[in-house]
Amino acid sequence: MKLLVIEDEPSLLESIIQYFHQEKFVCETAGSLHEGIRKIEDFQYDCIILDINLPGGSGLQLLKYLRQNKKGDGVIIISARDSLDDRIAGLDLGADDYLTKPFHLSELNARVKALIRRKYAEGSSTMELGILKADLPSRTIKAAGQQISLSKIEYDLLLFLMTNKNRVVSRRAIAEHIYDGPSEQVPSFDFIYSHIKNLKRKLKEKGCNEIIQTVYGLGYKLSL
Amino acid sequence: MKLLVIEDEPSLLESIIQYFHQEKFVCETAGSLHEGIRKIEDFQYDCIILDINLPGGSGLQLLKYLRQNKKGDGVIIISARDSLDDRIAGLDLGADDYLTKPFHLSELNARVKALIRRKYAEGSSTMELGILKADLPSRTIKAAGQQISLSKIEYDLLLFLMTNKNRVVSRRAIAEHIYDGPSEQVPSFDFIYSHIKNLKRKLKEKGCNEIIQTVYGLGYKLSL
DNA sequence: CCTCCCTTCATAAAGATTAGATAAAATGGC
DNA sequence: GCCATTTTATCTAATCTTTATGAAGGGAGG
Repeated sequence: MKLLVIEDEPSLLESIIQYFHQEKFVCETAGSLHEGIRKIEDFQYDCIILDINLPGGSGLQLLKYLRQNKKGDGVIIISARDSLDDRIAGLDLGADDYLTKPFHLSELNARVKALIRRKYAEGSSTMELGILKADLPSRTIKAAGQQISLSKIEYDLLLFLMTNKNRVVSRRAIAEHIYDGPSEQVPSFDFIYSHIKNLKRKLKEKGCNEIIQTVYGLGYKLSL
Repeated sequence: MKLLVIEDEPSLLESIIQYFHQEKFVCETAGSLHEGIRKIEDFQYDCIILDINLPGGSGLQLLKYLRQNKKGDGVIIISARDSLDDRIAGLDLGADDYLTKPFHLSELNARVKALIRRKYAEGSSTMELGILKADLPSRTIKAAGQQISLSKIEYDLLLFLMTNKNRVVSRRAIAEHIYDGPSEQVPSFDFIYSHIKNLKRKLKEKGCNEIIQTVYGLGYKLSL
């Protein structure tokens, strides 16, 4: 089990780490917002313990980042302010639990364990859609149990279609999603053709024909 | 349980051996510093009973060797001098316990038992993953029973991949883990290429091909 | 001094992405 | 049904990015 603790107060950080080391967790730390974001870019943690007050910005921004990038890491917020506002903001942004300082480490431990139990009980770090099963942490997708070898764009594309199953998505929407922003940077949407083609081919190889359908004049639709 | 007794006084050596034989230990002996070092190069002992005054140099040198080579053998120092200086020097150099001559063998026995209990209570000191087996205390890894000769970084790298099996780890994550801190200190991530290459080669030599996979654009993954 | 290990660098190779040309398919009007 | 137009597919090759490789320099430790 892998933990990321984002906390700027060294003594608290140290005691948390020490405690969870004893609990056989692999622990990583971050002392600032940006360090935290760098780490979650690289890794999928089983649980993130996040302080709200951080040098460089609010921990809520990190939550926002996680949600925007559809990362499935579990998050427990710790904060000295136990105002209702923060709690609501945090939970709205997808935090899984909330703890106000000061707290006993055993209490934190119980929450982490509970979170991990929940997380893997319902398999929220994967996305299953009929015959397709995406594993977000490892950015892999299986079709009927078989691993599909996908490039970066192909993976993004397929996952985007999956999150929009049974809905038609335009090439522009696809391009903007893949490029993670408005369309200024995208010179032409034609390249989508190629990626769709390759994706269709790879799915066909695994016996998944016809699950990506072309809707003339509008875009593509993944239907199951 | 395997014991190494390093002591130059034959009568004391003999009685210690005899005692621990009765206690069902496997005992080896060394009468000098260099003999002792030769033996710990070849073996991992559960406990080393080390006299400080030795022909060929101080037992403290052996402790130094152990620590420099990250050997995990437990060490109990015995010495006629019970000066505070020696005790401190010994414990500073990583000895686990200290006993001044003369002592009762039952007392030594109790300390050895306690040390071994501590040592193995700390949790699994090995990590097994399919064909790979890492021994954390001695920082060695075997593939299919064959020892792989690894440099420090190679060991860290492989162990890191093992703790993240079936997950993709980025080069940045690897670098930060190896350097044990944020990336400021790491001049460039390129050196990972070299280490991955060497690691792959060494694994291949032992017949473990393809267990480290590169994931284009994301990093590396150890899969079993 | 020698050896081993780490790191960097330059260059090669592999892989992924995009542009462009052309073919095929769909649509709508006749 | 047939044609013109629009939209999508397919293919090739150019471009760009990422990774592999080998050689060389630097440093620590024996």
